[in-house]
Amino acid sequence: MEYLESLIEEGQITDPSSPRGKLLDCAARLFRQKGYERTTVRDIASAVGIQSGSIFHHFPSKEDILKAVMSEALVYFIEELRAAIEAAEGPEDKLLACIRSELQFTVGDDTVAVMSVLITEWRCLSETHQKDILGYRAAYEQLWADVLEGAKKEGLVAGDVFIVRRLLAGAIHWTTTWFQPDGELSLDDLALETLHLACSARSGC
Amino acid sequence: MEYLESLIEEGQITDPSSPRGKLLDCAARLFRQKGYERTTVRDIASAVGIQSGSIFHHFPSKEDILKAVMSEALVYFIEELRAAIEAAEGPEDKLLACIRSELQFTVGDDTVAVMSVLITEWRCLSETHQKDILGYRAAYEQLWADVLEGAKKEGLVAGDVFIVRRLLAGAIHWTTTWFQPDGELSLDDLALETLHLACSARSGC
Amino acid sequence: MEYLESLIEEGQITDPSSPRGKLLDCAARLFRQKGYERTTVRDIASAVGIQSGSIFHHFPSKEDILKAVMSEALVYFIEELRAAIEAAEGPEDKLLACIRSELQFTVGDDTVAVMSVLITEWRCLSETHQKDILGYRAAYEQLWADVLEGAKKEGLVAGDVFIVRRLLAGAIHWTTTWFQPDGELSLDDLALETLHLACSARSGC
Amino acid sequence: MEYLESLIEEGQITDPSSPRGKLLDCAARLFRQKGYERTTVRDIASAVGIQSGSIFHHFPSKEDILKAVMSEALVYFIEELRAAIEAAEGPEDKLLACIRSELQFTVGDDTVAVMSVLITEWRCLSETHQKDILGYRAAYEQLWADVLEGAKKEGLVAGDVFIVRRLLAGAIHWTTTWFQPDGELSLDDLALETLHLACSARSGC
DNA sequence: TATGAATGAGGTTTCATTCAT
DNA sequence: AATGAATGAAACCTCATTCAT
Repeated sequence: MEYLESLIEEGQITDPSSPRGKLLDCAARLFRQKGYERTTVRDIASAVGIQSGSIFHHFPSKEDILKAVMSEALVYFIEELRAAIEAAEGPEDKLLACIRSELQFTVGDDTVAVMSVLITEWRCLSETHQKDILGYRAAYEQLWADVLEGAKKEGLVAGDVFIVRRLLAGAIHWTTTWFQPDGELSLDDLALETLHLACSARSGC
Repeated sequence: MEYLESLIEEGQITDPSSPRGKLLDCAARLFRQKGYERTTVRDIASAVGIQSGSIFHHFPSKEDILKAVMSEALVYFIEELRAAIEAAEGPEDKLLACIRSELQFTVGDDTVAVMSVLITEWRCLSETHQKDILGYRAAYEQLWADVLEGAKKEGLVAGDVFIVRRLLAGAIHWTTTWFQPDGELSLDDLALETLHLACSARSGC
Repeated sequence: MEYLESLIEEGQITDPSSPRGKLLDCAARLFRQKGYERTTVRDIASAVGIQSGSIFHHFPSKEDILKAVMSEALVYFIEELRAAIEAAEGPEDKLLACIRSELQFTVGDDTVAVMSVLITEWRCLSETHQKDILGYRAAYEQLWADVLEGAKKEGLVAGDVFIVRRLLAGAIHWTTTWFQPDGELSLDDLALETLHLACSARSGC
Repeated sequence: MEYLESLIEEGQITDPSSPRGKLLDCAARLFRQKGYERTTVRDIASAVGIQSGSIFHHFPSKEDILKAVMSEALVYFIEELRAAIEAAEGPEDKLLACIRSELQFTVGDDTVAVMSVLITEWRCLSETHQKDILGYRAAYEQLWADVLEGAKKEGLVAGDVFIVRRLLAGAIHWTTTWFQPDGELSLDDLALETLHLACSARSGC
């Protein structure tokens, strides 16, 4: 995780132990729990333990908090995903790494809040802010695209990789609504199950 | 579609040409477009062409509009799904009917708005109202569960049908973010693609 | 009570069995129970068993209902008081008749509602309407004034009759908050008790 | 009046020079003048010289303003009445002190508004809030009850002290509708007049 | 006369944001 | 940086009143 520190140093990710970092953390949790609109600036302030007016020394507006939560999440996810792909060998392993990573983002304790916000609160961002974030999303998806392309060349997946990615994305994101991290099904099992889904399209029943 | 009229007569679904029906229709579209919280009562009223105060002759509160959108959607989806399952013959066909129906709800012109609201605005309902709707959700899922169970007995799907249903649900719901009804990929093709996903879990790569 | 019928015939009091009369009756009860402001036109309509719009075939506005409740109450009280005074013989008996009558208006089943409204909802009337009613109030008070004047001439009451009347009025009106018609203390006993109050001012302890 | 400051320090009464204190003061005056329901939050705000939204930094709701007006009035009245009773010597003097104090609350410039609100706007409080205030009312009445009991033992008042208190309360409260502090009748005279009323019940005419 | 959907002004309350301290 | 009182626009909702049927 050494890249995390370098991202912090570069200012792309806020140090979680800093006031701003704590604020982002609390905000993400509240956004996930109650939704962006139903979370008030006062809610966030009181979760952090400051007054509502003080929020605006850290962020120019409430929406900027949401934007920061999303962009920092994406920056982190991109690095994490890149590292996981690099660490894996061979197309199948790399695809499994992608699936496992995204599942981890989606249901893992540390990241579930921000991932959830990323998926569900997109509409709350003004169009301008959406465009600002879109670049990160594209970079993230490119990592997936390359891996899927590699898997297709090996014959692991059939059909349109764009569609396969979309179906997989939906299946994975939706786990946030039902997967129990401490249930019978482990995250690794779920990743394998999802890999099978990916590999079998078009292979027939 | 004769059951639609009987549902209207029973009062379970509002006649779309009635004032209340138009109101529900506009509200659903706006909820989908802007989200429930960002849609104001005035937005809805002006979309319908009435004054904001008049809304409250039809619904006691804004939240009740959301609730009605959801419950009427579910009532309709249940009947539609039941009919599609009955019309299909054999486990594979029945499963395809389920997938095709849910895809149709998710991206079809008439239903995309309410389906989307059902998926994304659940949290905006008070707990009391959530409980009121939960019964419908359970009935809908039972139809899927029976079909998946039948498919499993035939060896069409492997693994836990609960998990398969969840993965499929995610994949299907997510189509709302990317599927273009007038694009190259037809809805029937997408349904088949999704069926292959469902049938191949555990069958290995 | 033969004058009641003649008052109805003259149009000064509404026949209680007519739609308008029932409306006034229900309104008075609701005004007493919830206060004029908190009573909605719909409340009144539903108590009567009609639709809210129909109210306005009987009264031009909500405030006119209040005004009618008050003026009809006063017309009735004036006649009732006049009759009671006439029926009594001698200054003391006449004073007791006044006290007894006003107590009866204040706590009696038939009149408690309108009397209460008369006392507590005065401010809800526009100044114009207040002036319209003031004539009745003056006529009512004149009956008291004459009786008190007679009692003073006989030495029954001492001091300023204006003040005595005010103190008595307060004492009597306030019974609405505590007197239980079916309690140990009878209305006649209470009337006597109040008479003693009236007769003893200035007589020293 | 040293206890006033200690009540402020204890937080039971708001400092009248503080923003919250001014707000309570203005609200009480408006409630008396127009009634609670007819007084809008905007009215209060503009009387204080702030924006309507700012009200809600001081009170969670309009009803809480009314509640605060009432409870602070009662806290003050209780202390004032207790002090007046203590300062008086002998049963007759103590009873006169009670009467004089309550008259003072009812018509005195500083207290007329809150006393009036206490009497006339009770119904506007939700049941929950009514219960919260009831304890204060009971404490206040206990002071009266003790004094009246003492007066009865001395033979000063005859009959049921409960009834005597009620008749007196009515007579005193009602002065708000007619007594002119700068008229011919002084408050002390009125207090004596009222004392005679109290002492003579049952003593006959 | 009665209906009941519609009106629209106005009510209380919320809340992101500002700013003097 | 932090405070917290104040802002003021805008939200949901109420309700007396109107009017076509």
